[in-house]
Amino acid sequence: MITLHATAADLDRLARHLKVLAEPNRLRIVDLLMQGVQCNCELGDALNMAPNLISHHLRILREMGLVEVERDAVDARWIYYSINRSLLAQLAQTFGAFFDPTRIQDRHPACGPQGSLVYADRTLEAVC
Amino acid sequence: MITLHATAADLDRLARHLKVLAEPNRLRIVDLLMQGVQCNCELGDALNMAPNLISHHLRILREMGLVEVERDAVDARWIYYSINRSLLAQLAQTFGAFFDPTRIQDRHPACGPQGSLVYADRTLEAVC
DNA sequence: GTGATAGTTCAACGCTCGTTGAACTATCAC
DNA sequence: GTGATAGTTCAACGAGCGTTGAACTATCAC
Repeated sequence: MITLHATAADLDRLARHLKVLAEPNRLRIVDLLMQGVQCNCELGDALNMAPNLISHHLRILREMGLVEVERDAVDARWIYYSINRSLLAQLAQTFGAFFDPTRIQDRHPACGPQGSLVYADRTLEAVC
Repeated sequence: MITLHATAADLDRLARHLKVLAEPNRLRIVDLLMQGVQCNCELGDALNMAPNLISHHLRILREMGLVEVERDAVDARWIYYSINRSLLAQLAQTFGAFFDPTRIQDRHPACGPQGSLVYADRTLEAVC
């Protein structure tokens, strides 16, 4: 997953996942599903949102892989949604690794007077 | 911070932070700052972005509290940016707690045939 | 087959926000 | 004071996307 030096593809993937989760109503849906499996109408009632809007958001979460679907065995009209535990764990790990404070390096600026002082042997390399 | 049952204010705060970080160029800026203190032009060169756009994104990161500013002691035109380590740690903890897989509960749906079966004593409570 | 129910899809609107270009501010060297 | 430099702010444009309302699909009971 994310190493000390994240690749561009890793960053883009993380940004895409963060964007999905950054929408307040989707985050609320995820929070509710963390509390247990629920159907569209239950989510809608809890969040005061219309069924089609719930469907819309759930679709985005499903496309991301974070939410899974199961139809009722007795009556297929009922659809239950749940969190994909393994992807959630992966996401938590990715985020934790990327935003790990111990990853902050001591490197000083290569530009400006302070930059020139600290990296005297890199002055020629400093473009700005 | 985030407890097992996140409050609405907690969710909104988390969503706001996620939204800041979800923008790909801002995430790239954060990644670069994780590798060490840098100035506007260094970030701009690395990401092929104009100074004003870098300023714009840095402002948003500063307003969130994640990025800190220091002017060069010799020449105040030079401004160095760095990551606020304590806020980063807080963010990582918040995210990790919210998206902790062990937080997923076993609750079954209160709606539909499966819901009625599992929670026979809650049937009257099921609205949908 | 008809009507009800649970949920999905479609399309349009309006809001948000990233980007671009211009202008501005502060600092420095001469 | 002038010109250069590092960075910031402002305003406008257009892309993206959440929401709304309507229509649709699938399933069920009778």
